[in-house]
Amino acid sequence: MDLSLEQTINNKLAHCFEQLGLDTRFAVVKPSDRPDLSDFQCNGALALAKQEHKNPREIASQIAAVLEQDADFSKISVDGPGFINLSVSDSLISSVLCAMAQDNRLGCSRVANPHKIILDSGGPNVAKALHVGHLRSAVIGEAIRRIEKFVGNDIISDVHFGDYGTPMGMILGEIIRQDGDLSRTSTYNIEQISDFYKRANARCKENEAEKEEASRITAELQNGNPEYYKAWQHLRQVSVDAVKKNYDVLGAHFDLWLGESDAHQASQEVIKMAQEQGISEVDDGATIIRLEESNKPKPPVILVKSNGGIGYQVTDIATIKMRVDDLKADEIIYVVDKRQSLHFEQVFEAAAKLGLVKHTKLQHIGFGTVNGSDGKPFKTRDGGVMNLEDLITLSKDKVRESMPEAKDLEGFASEAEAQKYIDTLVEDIAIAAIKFQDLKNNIASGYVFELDDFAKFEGKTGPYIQYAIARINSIMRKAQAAGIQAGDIIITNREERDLALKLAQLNNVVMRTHEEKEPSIISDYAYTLAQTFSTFYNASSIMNAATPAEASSRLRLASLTRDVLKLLLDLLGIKAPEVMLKK
RNA sequence: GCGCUCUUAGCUCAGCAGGAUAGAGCAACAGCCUUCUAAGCUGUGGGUCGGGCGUUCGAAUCGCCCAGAGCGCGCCA
Repeated sequence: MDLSLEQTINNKLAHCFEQLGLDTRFAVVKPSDRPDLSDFQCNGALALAKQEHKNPREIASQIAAVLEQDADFSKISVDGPGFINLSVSDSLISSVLCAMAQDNRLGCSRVANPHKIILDSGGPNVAKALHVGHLRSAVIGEAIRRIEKFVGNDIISDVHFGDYGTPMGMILGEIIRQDGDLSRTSTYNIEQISDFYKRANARCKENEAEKEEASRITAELQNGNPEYYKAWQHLRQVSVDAVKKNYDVLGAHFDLWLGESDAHQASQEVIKMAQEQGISEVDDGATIIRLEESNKPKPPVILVKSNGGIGYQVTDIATIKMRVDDLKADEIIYVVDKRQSLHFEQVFEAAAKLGLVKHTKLQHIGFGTVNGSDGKPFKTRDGGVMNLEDLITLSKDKVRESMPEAKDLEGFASEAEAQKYIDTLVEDIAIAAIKFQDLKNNIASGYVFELDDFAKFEGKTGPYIQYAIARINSIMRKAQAAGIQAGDIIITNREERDLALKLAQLNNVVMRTHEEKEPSIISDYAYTLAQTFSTFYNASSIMNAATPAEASSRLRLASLTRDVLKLLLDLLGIKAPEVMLKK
């Protein structure tokens, strides 16, 4: 038997459509828009009627008549213009949930043909601390990585470090200006390097000559100047170490720590390929590939700048080549700011022109910017970008306000240990708040980041879901102490039934999230499931149930809810603490 | 100028392979802790789905036009 309720019904429907000689493409149900009328609805008769120029109600009635014979449906009706409303029997729901509870994947399916996917979702830069702009790619990327892995794909994440562009020349130039040479570079730590970059950035904005100098140094670095290269290696290493720490706190994992510089050799090959294939040309001293013959006018891809340096477009093309040739990628997914969409269109088109991606699917998942309440990209009060660490500290401070003091905590060997416990909890909750705040939004739309909202963790938030899990954990501890075991599910009231039906949606939700690469589908479901549980929790006591069988059944529902919520949070990269402490 | 995206409740957003009464959260208001963690639950109010025309039995959803907003457009990444 199929573990998904919706799929089970679809199969029954398809069988019925076949029997009636109807197009089975329309044999699909969805959770009903009218829960007062049914559990599921099928709009297939309406679509069929349009296609076949027949009366929709007549077709719907035919289908309903056949389905009537199936005892798994408790109620079937044809309503309105031709909706088929279906309610399922409690025993069907119960058997689906029991099967879920016994399955170590909670009834979730895997993809039929696993792909090798390379995920490009980092994009941090040398000398720059991670700021809120890096939050989305890290958080969304991590969720996609976990989801794709869960459905059975082989996914490898690459941070794609920004380590070979003009900022490198800017920093080196600034160090030379201040120190006279690069001899002291290897002594600098991340703060110092970051300061050099900030100063360099400011100066290059004002001073055209220094900007050109930076560009020249970059080109020399790329072309093998040993002095520059040695200094650069240090800058890169220190930056990687710093950024790794930031990603660790966020729980973002990268399998590969490659960067633009690692594509240097391949970039030369790509440039050569383009020249040999005759698709590049020299224009204004730069080597370019024109894309203008395509349906939409696009600027050309610049392979080699007029000063001999290579741009990030050729680097990205070369990276594609490496990922296809060396890593055997079937699919490459870029989780990058949507403002880069033209760039990716150019790069993808150029890669296709070069014949690099005959069997590889390239996809840019562009996300919207994190904005302030003015609708513009988020800035701090003094106008700078807010760095990630400050944001996390802010969120932690708010969480800490609702936490008890370490000295008031019982059951710990020492106050220091209690403090450590609280600190971990605070971090898990604070990070959950930040990540969920991001993941609850559609990827493509930007969102307004309300600092004030950090004062609260109510409503559609990560902590709300964590709280639901913590409550279930608490019930389960109590039930165990009282000797209550989870048993078969028997439905005795509305709240139990709603929760059961909600739980049965899991597989569909996960598969849809995978197909659409849209983690907010999971966030939304996790939230409504937690909400449905809370309603159930208030209405149906487990410890004080009317009968032992009822208590067992409710405990099963609660424990399954916990497992599903934990899985969902895990797929989003959010931790689920065992308890939620309160003052 | 060209291109892309967007406009849904006071605010922030879902919904958009057309379908039955457009949904959440926040904010507002009214209730619920001697019973499984009140970071919770229940209820109320609040919407000409930017405007217009069209396709359709049926449009927030599809097409066209208009208005407004944002973003991007060869040597930054």
